[in-house]
Amino acid sequence: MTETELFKLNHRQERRHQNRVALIEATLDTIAKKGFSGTSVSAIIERANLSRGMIHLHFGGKDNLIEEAAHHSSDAYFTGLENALSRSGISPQEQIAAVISNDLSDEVLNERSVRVWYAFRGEFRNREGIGRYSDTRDDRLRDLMFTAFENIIQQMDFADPTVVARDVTHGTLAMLEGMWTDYLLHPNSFNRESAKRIIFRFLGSLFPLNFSESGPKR
Amino acid sequence: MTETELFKLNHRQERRHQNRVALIEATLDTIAKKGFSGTSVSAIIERANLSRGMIHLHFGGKDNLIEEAAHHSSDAYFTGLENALSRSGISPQEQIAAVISNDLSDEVLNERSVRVWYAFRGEFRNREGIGRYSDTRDDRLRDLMFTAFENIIQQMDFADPTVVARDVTHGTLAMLEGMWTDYLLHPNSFNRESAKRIIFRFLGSLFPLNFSESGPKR
DNA sequence: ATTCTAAATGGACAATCGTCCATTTAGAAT
DNA sequence: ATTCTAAATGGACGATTGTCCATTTAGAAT
Repeated sequence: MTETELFKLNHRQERRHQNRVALIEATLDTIAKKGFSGTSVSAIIERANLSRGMIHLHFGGKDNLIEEAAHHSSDAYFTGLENALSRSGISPQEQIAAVISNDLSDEVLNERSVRVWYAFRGEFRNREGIGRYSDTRDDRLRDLMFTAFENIIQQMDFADPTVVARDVTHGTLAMLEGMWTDYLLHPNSFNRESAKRIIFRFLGSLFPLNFSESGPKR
Repeated sequence: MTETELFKLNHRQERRHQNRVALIEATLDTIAKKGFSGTSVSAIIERANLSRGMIHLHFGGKDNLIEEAAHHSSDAYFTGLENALSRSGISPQEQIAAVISNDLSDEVLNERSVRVWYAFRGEFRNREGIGRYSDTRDDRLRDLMFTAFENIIQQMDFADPTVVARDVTHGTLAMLEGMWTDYLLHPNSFNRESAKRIIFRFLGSLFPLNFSESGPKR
């Protein structure tokens, strides 16, 4: 077996991998459509158009499949976020704006993903495997935002810049979370532009040199 | 039958009512402890120490019981909120502060209620009965807050006071929502005082005459 | 004391759950 | 062409689900 052949999948391996992915996607579709309690093995394999035994064969059981699906969702979010950040400018306010725009983009914020996300959160305590992946606001994102706000605050004269940076990071992420909830509960009346304007209005009030209600400055 | 007897329950009716309430409480306990998918009829009646047939007898089925439990949860929230508002001062900033404090109080924000709330939200699309009760931020609350912010804003010179009032209402409620999510995901590291300070910091920046980072003024 | 009946019980029931494996299928290796 | 075998199939399995009702229980009415 040559070195290139190591990485080239034959027909069998290719289809195997496709089926694996199809099961994960079917699981997420089913969770979005029927909720966690409606996501049975039968419902998943029917949607994937595969046979009953596949779940046990590929994942060893339904619980593991669901954990993989949660992992998949989480990965998709962070991959998208990293792309958005790499496409954004490098000023702190541009980085922060990139996170906000990404979280409110229709790639991240759509009916399927929001329902899936909330379904996982409603169950994460009881399925150990889900917990690890149910928090978008993890340390990577927090640190990035904290550093950006710290840079902005250093140019100003706050009594306790570290506390302010921490508070504003926390508050901004909380607001984004709340916008997701709003979208979940009222997907039809929700307005992305309005949500963005609201967040920037708050930030513009705190940091008038860096943000206005229409976005980051400079 | 005299008029007073109409309202006095005899032993049988009293116990019947107690059992009804016990089933609702047991349902909420089970949802908080085991999640929606773990909330079976068997789990509920075991926790309530009642017999299997009770659910069908009192509610006509499991789905109706869960709907009643959602209703019960929602009612408890709004009753608490009305009490908090009646105990608060009458200035707009005090009313707003009362909503914030209530939402972050340990009566409203505790592990049981937050888990129950998120479990309902994760399923509300698929169980028609739940939808009606899964939104704390309903019109009553929105209107109250909007009016309070409108009063505050009238004293200042904003270009478009109505839009600002709507935005700030939306943003403040979103932030509260986000704080709930934060509590759900990190109940141990969550700090109520810090959460309150963060929200007041944002409001103080927008309305320095009415709020400071430590709360409402006047 | 006896009768009446609303309330509660707990098991029977079919349906569905998730797991597992004997069998079939079809691409890879010879 | 034939053999080999990894992958996929789909039904069997016991466990558990929610519903329902014949029976029992115990307070109310007489």
